[in-house]
Amino acid sequence: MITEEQRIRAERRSHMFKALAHPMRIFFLEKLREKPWCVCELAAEAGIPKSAASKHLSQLKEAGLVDISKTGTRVEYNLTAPCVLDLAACAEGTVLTNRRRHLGI
Amino acid sequence: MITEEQRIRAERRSHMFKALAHPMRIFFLEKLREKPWCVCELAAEAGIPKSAASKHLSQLKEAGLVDISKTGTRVEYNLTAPCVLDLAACAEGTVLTNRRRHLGI
DNA sequence: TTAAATGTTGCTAAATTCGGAAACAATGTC
DNA sequence: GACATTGTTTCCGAATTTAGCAACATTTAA
Repeated sequence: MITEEQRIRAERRSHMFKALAHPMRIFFLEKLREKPWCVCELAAEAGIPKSAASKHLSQLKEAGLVDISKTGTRVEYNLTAPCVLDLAACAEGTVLTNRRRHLGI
Repeated sequence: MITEEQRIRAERRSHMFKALAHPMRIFFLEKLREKPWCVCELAAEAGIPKSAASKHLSQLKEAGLVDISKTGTRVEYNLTAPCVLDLAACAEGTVLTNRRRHLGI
């Protein structure tokens, strides 16, 4: 049987992965690796309305992956957990290697 | 503007995170860290019908995170990318740290 | 052959997420 | 004050995901 602790733990971990489970949010995180960006800049870069960008960034913030600093009306988002992107790269590499192996080296 | 390469890359990565974005699938991966398990065992451990377990495991396999080996009617699932679980640990740590900081250190 | 055990797939309803437009709030500028 | 800029929130329809049950396929055992 699954214990309460295990349930909480899995819940907590999957929560962050939910935040990462969208191409646009991955794109934003990669941009934020370079430097901080504001909402309208990221929206322009991605070619989507700022409301959509704001919502995606809000999810990332809620998950603790990014942080903000306001100056005037401008809201700058910056990366707080670079390790996530590093490990994402590792995971992707493993998956790709595995897929190649599965197809016959 | 967003390049085609960036789009593909973000798509590929978010796909992997989608597979991780469910408590039950996280739970399964943690179990698979110990040893290989078959579908009905994991279903019993989690207290869900085997059809649901099969579908979750199928998603993990499709993402390249697990692998199978059949013997008779039994299908054993095993972990292919242990570093993914490190990613989960990092994610959890980030969430907790951020939450504490957000509440005022 | 019949039955049991194991997995997968189809189906439908419920829940969740997503996208875009508009309304709204807050700040800075003229 | 009037207006522009920047972000957030709300609303709603569309798309996706999920859960549970039944049906089905495959292999093993009696």
